[in-house]
Amino acid sequence: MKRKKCCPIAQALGVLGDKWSLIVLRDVIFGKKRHFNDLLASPEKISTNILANRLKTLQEESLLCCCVDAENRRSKIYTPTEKAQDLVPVLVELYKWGKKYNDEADKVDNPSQAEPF
Amino acid sequence: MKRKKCCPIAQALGVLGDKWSLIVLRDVIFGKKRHFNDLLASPEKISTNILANRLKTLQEESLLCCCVDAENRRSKIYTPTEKAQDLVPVLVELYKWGKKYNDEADKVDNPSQAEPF
DNA sequence: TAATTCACTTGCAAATTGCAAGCTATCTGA
DNA sequence: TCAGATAGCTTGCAATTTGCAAGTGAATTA
Repeated sequence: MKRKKCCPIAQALGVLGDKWSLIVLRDVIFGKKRHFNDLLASPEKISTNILANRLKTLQEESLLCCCVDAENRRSKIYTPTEKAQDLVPVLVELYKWGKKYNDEADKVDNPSQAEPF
Repeated sequence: MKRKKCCPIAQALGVLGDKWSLIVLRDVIFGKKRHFNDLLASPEKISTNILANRLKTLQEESLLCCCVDAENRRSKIYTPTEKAQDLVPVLVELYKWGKKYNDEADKVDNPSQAEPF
């Protein structure tokens, strides 16, 4: 995927268009997770090598910054940049869409959970 | 990536979290492209096997529907469903984010294009 | 009826993903 | 002080996905 001189949507997807980047950002932004092991513990079960790789590329893309925890020097703290915070509207719209259409799927699979008329 | 009983963002990314799905939807929704060859012609250069695969999965996910062109029976017409149209806010937010941060990158790479001051 | 077009399909190499195990530096408890 | 435990990775390898090029078959046009 080319990053330059193309549609902004394609540019955005060049950074975010994979299974894991937005999951990691969701956890850092909304879940306020700051440590490698916190991020590993998400229900989506990212594996360690993939997480390490995403943390690296998200830093290269200036979406996360990383510093050593002053109180525990073996621990690193990952924090979202402003560029990452600016993805909140994207995540919110994805959330709304996912909720709308998965709730519908749940109703089909389990009609007892459907709203009564 | 599990699809059930997880965060709506993860559910959405289970369908859309790859390099190409949202590009195809962008072209169908905003570009009003309706034919295989129209979609192939996008500047991102999707290859034929990947496009065929995405069209198949997007139909399975009820994001596109497909019918034979009555006026040219070798041609198929792909149209976005309401579920796909509901992704417009996601695409708009991705567009805004991509534009904001790629324009900044352009300024760094080519300062002559930067806004004065 | 021969060439062209449309929407794919196939083959194969390269890249990415996912799982399990291991590794290194730091820290904690006895 | 020193044997675990812990945090954050790295490595190896198999499986899946991607990407390129070439080919296919039905419908259409010249």
